[in-house]
Amino acid sequence: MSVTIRDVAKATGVSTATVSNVLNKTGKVGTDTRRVVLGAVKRMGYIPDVHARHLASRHRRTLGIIVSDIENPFFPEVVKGFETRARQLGYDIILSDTNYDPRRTREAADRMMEHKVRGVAVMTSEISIKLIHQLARRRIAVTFLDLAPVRKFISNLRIDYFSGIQQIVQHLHALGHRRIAFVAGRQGLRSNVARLEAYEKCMRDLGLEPGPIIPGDLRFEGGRAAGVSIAKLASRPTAVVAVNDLTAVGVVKGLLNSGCRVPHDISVTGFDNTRLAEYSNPSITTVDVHREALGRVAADALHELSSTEDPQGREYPIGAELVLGDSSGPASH
Amino acid sequence: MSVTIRDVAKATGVSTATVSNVLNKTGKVGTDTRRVVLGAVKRMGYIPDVHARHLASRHRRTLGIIVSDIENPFFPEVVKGFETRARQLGYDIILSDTNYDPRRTREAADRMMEHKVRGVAVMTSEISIKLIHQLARRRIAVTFLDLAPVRKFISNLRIDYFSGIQQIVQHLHALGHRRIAFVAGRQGLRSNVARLEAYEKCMRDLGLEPGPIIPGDLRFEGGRAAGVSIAKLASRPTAVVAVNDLTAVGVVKGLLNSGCRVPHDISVTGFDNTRLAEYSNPSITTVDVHREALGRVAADALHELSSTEDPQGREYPIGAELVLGDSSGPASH
DNA sequence: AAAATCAAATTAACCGCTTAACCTAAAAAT
DNA sequence: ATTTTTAGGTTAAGCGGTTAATTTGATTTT
Repeated sequence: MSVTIRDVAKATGVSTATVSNVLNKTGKVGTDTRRVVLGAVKRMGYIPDVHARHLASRHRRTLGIIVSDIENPFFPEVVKGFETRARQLGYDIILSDTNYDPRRTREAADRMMEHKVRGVAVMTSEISIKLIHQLARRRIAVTFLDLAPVRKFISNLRIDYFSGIQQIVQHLHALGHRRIAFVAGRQGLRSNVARLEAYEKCMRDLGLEPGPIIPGDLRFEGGRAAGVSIAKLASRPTAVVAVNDLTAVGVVKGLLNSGCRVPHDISVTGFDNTRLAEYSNPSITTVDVHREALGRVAADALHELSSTEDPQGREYPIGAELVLGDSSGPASH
Repeated sequence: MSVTIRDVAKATGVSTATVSNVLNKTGKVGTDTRRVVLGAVKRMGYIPDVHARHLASRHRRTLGIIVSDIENPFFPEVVKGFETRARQLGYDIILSDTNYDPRRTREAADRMMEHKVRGVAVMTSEISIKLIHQLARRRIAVTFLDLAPVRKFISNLRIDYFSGIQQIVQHLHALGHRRIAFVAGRQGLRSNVARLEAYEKCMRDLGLEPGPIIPGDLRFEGGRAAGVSIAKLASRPTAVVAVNDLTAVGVVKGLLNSGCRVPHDISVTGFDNTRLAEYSNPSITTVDVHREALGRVAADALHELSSTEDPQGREYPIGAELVLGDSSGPASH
């Protein structure tokens, strides 16, 4: 149907090997022959078939990335960082979205194996350790987020949640806050639990009693409900640490609807530094976890892991830093 | 290296053709043989190679989608709708992000051709008509957004910008607004121009004079600046129609910072119904363009276009409807 | 002048899978 | 009893590239 390497070879009177060598710049072809071939390629509109190329050359030139939910504003930036770096390194990319569904996570992993990827960045926590090991056993490099210890073909991207929460709590403490509530996320999610534990530890380190801890759902609505209930508390906290930005925005809405001004009456902080934090009114004090770097480092890690003699995984720390917004201010009383 | 169909065939004592037939459920294999093969497949952890499969069967089972910027909250939902539907139809998906860059758009199109996709949904306007025709000439089905007339292999997804803006303007008019400003986006972008023109026409239809028209940049900052300048206007409008949600949120911020209350003093509307509109404070009155449907319809259109005898393109209307928020209210004077 | 080296190309064997064409034995039709 | 059909396989030829091994002719070395 479409034009193949054989067509180009025939049209220029050379062998397919020569055309292939021209296209792959192996430097084994004379200047004039190269020119002729390149001319024919352009003229005939020849575009090599990725599948044939993959099949013939035993090089794996694809990197995969699995995310929970591309609609979650956390992920697009990660994907972008990953994609940009991966392309620089010469990789093709395939993306899978699991929609937080373990079944789809299995399918995503299958897809990665079907595509014979060289490595895959697992950016979701709904994946089982078994699945990761299954990938690694097939000599597919894997990076994940704080799920298990590193081993052969498995590296870990460690986001410094503790430091992020610490900066938040210390910031609020410095502003005079002593009663600081926490609006939680989901129980099972490691990244959420880490934030909660960090909050508790940081509070104690400052000689403060943690709590109250209000359940949330990682969504706007959960945050809003939490905000409403906080406004009603007898001994009202002067600050609220929310598990993420979306929750924080919800908390703000709930508080405002209940007649509490932010930050005048109550300060609110988020986590993740999504655009939402910036655009919201007031803008949210939050923690930036360098999402783009997260994606970039993942690509680098996979490249490293899959290019070395000894594919032993390692840890890659991902920084987090405080971003001041208008939602935090001096304690009111 | 990894286990191939030949390994499975050898292990079960049948031919590769039989294994292939089992896996592809052609129904040409006896029950017990199938069971034995399936057993071996599972036990040996055999996963077929997508590339080999593509190459051998002349079926194209991949659909592509090209977006401007996955970080732009408009696209993730479109991608999700597309992906979900495409998977239902049995397609594999590849995604390309152009970052609004024509060069990367060319590369994205190349990638689609290299992957021998069956169809591609072009969700960006930075693509040249030539490129689209190039794809169509290779018998790749294409959908795009209002870029050119339909033809063979080319369908058009027509978003009803006019109706959306009309609903906005009529809504404001019903609230008593007469001086309604417009904050524009980028000149070149068809989708932006369509909104501006719709605004002008709708105003005239109601016997109102359009304007002032303030330049924006499709971003938060441009909206904020516009908001500030609107607050200073001598004959201040009582309502502002922004070209998109992000701009609207910026306008709100600019107005608030200048001492104008929203919606008490000035109403503000957005466009696109991004999450931002909902989460912002006050929430933004906006227009929902059924993004998820956009993606879904694109997948359907490509499937249709590439499965029929006569691959003549057609138009697919995509609806848009008003979503009320807290940023619009009765005219103040 | 003969041997060795080198550049520039060709040949042909795959890569892992699908599928058209062919085979065989048992069941059904005549 | 013979022919036809059918179920359940096998064989082998690709799909569109890559690449190791080989050839060829010119250039350099000795």
